Amino acid sequence: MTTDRALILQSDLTIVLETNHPDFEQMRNGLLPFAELVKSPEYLHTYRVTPVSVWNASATGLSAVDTLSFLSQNARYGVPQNFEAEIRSWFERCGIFSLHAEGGALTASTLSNAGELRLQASQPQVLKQMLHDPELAGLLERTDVQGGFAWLKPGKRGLVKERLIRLGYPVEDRAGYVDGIPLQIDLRQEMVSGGTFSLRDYQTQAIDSFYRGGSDLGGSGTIVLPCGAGKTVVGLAAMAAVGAHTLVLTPNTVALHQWRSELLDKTELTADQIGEYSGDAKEIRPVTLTTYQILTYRRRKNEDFLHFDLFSKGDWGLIIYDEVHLLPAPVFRATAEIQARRRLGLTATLVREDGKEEEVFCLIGPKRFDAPWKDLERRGFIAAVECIEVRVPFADNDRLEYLAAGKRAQFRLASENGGKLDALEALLQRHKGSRILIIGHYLSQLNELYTQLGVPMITGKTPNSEREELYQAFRDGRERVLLVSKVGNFAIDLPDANVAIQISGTFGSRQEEAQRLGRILRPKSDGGGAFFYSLVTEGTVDQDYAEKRQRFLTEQGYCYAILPSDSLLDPVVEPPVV
DNA sequence: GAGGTGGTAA
DNA sequence: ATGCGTACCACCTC
Repeated sequence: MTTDRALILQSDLTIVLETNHPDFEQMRNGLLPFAELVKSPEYLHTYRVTPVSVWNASATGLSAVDTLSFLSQNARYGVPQNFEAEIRSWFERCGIFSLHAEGGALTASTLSNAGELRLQASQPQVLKQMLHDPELAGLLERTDVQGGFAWLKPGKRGLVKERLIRLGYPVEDRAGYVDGIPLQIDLRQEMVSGGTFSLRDYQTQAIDSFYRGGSDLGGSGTIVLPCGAGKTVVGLAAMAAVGAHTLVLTPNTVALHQWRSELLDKTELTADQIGEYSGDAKEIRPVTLTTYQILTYRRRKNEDFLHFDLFSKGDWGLIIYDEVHLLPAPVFRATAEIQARRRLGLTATLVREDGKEEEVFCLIGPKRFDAPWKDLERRGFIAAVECIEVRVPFADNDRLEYLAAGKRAQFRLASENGGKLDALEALLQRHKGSRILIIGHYLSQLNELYTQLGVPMITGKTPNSEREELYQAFRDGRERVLLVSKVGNFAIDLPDANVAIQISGTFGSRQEEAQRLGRILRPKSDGGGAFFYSLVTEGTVDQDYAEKRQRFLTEQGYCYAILPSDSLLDPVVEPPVV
């Protein structure tokens, strides 16, 4: 007996996939490059094909023919006629508009001159049509409608591309990039920290797809890789490929220092070639590491950014945006204004509750590479994680207070449920000897645990030097348990943490949940697995929000086991071997 | 400490 | 149904 084909294509450009179909994983990986997941309840996942998702597909080298043959081979009821027509037309649209530098190569001085960038339409009537959009028209200096040409006002390269993609026409940006000051960056084969170093196949693939051998087809784009899969290494390899002065933007200074140690460990660059431009230091060197915060620092709203000229102070050949899902934020996005330089965006969690994740592709460049988390887990590149939601009941009087409270207060009361302490202690007992991170949202709750448990704590108030000292102690094994606030959400690299316990979170933030799980994904030296616990107050809004937070990870194939907290105290439960 | 920024909700 | 300014809690630079 043959199984039904897995995909159901609907004429509204959605695709339905049954999660218990034998080909589920293969289908998911096949869809991922050209469709976005819109809904993922337990049994039926819905994907949608959009102009942006097709643009991403086209940027990774996929064609309409590839896409349609995959679909027709796996569609249970065939490919609806309009489905095929739309996909064809969207792929065609990707080639209609292109952007060129007038009179050859782009130089730094070209950037300020009007009319130096030419928008070209292979179908002049489409340009004519688009010119009816006043916003687009306002970005153009002059037009030649018959010829299908338009010349941009200075500094509008990014905005023109963003507007046209909104109108459904991605622009192939072939204006090229300023090369920047050359700098030889070689990757080491022997790491300073010991052991040999080489790129993994998916890292090489990601870089090839980003750089395209230096042709004007590549050079800007977004690479999505799970936490712990070596995103920084991909950044280093991009720097080596481009071979020029580089600016790296990170979310905070701890991440900045990690970039520096990775650079020193895995490239031939020396300490004097690497500069730190942060709250503490204002160095500008061939490779300069900085933060989104300082670039957009200003005394008052609506005033100028005081450090923004860092972009023009160096002749950068590459700008790397670490944790690029932060970029669509209203102020941080200003750091993407610089369109004439090669740009690489890196992230593990391209999800935002405000739905602006797609803007990353307009601001930086299309998605060049994306790896399913479970694929890398299967190949042993990231640790296998067991996710467990622990349901903690309320004490009777707490429940009464909860029931009387308003919605917002309810969330806080349930998050800070005192009963979580007992569950936490039971978990610490259960994983005695493991490296455990306890992550929470509310400072009051963390402070309470700090006094109760007597383990070190890191919050926003902790000075950077002290943070790094504690992280180091944790790495060395001198400290085995660490309490962290939201500072722990990003980019901290704790190689041998194998247990993370979340005691509270930010409402329904999928991004946060995934970043927190990411803290324990780096493969363990003993090849062992990891545990992610989420402590949730039973039968409250805490439980509802927890379910929402888990969605990104469940889409990636993670599965949360549910455990009543009283079973943690049960002595017959075998402690997991770690 | 002041005053800015981010993410999220309602 | 959706967009937009506001509230809340935490973090960053000076």
